[in-house]
Amino acid sequence: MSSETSLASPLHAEFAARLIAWQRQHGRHDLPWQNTRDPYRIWLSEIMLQQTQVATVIPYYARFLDRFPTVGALAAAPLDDVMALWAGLGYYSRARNLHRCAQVVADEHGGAFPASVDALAELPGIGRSTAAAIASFAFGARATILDGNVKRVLARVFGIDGFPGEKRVENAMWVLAESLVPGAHASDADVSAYTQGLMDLGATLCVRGKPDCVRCPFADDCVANTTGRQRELPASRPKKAVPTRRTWMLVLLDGDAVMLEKRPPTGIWGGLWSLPEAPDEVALGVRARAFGANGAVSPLAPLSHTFTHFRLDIEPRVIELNGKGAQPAAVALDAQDAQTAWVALSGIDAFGVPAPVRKLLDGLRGSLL
DNA sequence: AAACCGTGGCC
DNA sequence: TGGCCAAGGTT
Repeated sequence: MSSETSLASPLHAEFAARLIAWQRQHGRHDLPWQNTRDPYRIWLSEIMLQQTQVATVIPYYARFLDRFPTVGALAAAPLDDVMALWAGLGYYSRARNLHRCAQVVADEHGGAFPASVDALAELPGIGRSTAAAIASFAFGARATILDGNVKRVLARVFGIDGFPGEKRVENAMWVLAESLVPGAHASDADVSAYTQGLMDLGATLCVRGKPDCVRCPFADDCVANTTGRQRELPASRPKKAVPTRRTWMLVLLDGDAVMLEKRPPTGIWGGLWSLPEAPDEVALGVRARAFGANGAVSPLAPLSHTFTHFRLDIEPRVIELNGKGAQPAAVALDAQDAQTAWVALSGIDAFGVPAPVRKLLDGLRGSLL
């Protein structure tokens, strides 16, 4: 146990027990995905909660469970339906991996999620931390998560310098987190309370901006609290200049219908339905004529959308077809490989559309009423 | 190892 | 207003 000895501190031996006691008294106990050991529900919530806040996830989680009550139902659904239900949540590779994972569980695991961390982590969209969350909540496994909450708590309590997104720092945090998990005497309920406690402490008390150290069970031991370094820990992400991209979007209208185009499965907004795009005004005109549109082009107000790593300036251009143009070849909505579709403005909910495009079309619908 | 991948809330 | 980032994983 030399690796644990090297990490030993007065707090180490008590960390798990103190956290579990705190969680039982002050943690969250009524989130929609709690109070169940159903791996499907736990898995679904964990995937949705990746890089996404609780309040944002709640309505999506309810809609998914309602539409797909079991992993088999999700596996049997068309990917397009999953994408449509996911639209607005972001990070759409999660939705594609969610669908693939459901199919692997259904086809290769007899419809039951595997119980070990290692087997879970082999499934699409499930990494080391998410596997530990599922395994601890559903199966009582003594494994640690390492999400943003845990990184913040560990950096402060144990005084760990360096940006946690950096590999070297993250590896050190994994080692520390592993050394803190409850011992073999811990019950399944203890394990659940521990994992939940890590999240609850970071999300409700050891928050980024103004941590509530007075109520923290580790206040007396916390390096950040006892040295007044709450604002410095964890170290913030190194700043980088965000590049700007510009795109022209074609709003091709035929009565109350607009033409959508399916995006490639990878890249930004992968697999979603969006407006046809072109890299400049001229190219957009060429595309419009290819769709049979020869009418007047009217610009809409440009809009800007900021992603994590770049800014997108959108130049929308409207052309009214009024039934005079040729319809695009692929319009069958039930065709698996359809790349374009005419969609009533009132019916875009059935398609997975990027959030800013959705807003644009909602505004257009309002102005046409 | 670092870049890529969304969106909304917060201040 | 804009910078910052949230229950990360994949390539």
